Amino acid sequence: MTGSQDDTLLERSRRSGLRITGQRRVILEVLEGATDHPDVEELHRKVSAIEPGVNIATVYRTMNTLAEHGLIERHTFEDGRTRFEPAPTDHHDHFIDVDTGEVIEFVSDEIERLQEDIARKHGFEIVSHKLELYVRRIKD
Amino acid sequence: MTGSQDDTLLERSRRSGLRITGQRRVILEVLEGATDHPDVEELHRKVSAIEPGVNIATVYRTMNTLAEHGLIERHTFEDGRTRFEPAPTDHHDHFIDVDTGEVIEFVSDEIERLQEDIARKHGFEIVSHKLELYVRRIKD
DNA sequence: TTCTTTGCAAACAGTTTGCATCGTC
DNA sequence: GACGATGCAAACTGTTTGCAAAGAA
Repeated sequence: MTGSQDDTLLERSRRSGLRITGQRRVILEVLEGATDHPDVEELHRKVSAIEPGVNIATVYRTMNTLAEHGLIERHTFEDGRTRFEPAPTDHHDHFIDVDTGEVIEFVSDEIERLQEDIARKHGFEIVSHKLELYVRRIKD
Repeated sequence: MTGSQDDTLLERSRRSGLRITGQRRVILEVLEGATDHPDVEELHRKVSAIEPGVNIATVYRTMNTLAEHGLIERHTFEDGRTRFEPAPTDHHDHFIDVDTGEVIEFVSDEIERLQEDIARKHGFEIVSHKLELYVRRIKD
């Protein structure tokens, strides 16, 4: 009834025909547990905490492979670093807290709709899009 | 009546207290004439065509200085490279044509308004934002 | 056994920086 | 003359790659 076990990144990777090595097992686990959108360095740090000796090049290669297979999504925010998140089934956009660097997801059907309208008015169809709101927490 | 002469990047730079060197004169000229959002390499190429011998480090430094003074705006699109545009007086967003790489500006007050709403609902105030629509021309 | 993945080090691309010199104000 | 800007080369950061060894399937 709840999210079934075989929809883990690990299982989806296996189904994509990727070989499951010890390193990948850990990387996938970390990736799945991440609530934020980690960059390669962060991932490598967390992976190393669990299993030392995993080379950062392996993390880079794994991220590229996973992205090619559509298992994760690549983001480039204003800070320049490339960040990742497990491929979302639903589309969403991002708040980026400028004070903490925290990344929060949100959805707005209204905005999605408006985007379609505007694109059409300009003679375009949307292939994909990216909306990032750089924000600050309102103190009360 | 029309846009007055002293609103050029050059004049605005002068007013910001920047020294106008030969190199900067050319860089500002190229920047002003650019309809697209050039990256440093592009700028350097165009600048070199007009006046050879300008070092690319100078272009980098000038871009940073101009950005600090709010005279140009820095963008990071999905391709990773940092790109620039003369600081727009009006805020606008971008279409990126996925086939040609062309960048087109647009505005939508409605979307701006919706963004404010959503941020407020989440307890945030917007510091800045970025909306990029990756699009394809509709053939007819 | 085959074909993929890994570690390591070297190579890259984009960008920044230290320093002596030069040029604008 | 003072101080900001430039050229050049070296340094740095993030990312990729060649190759031989290790390991999944």
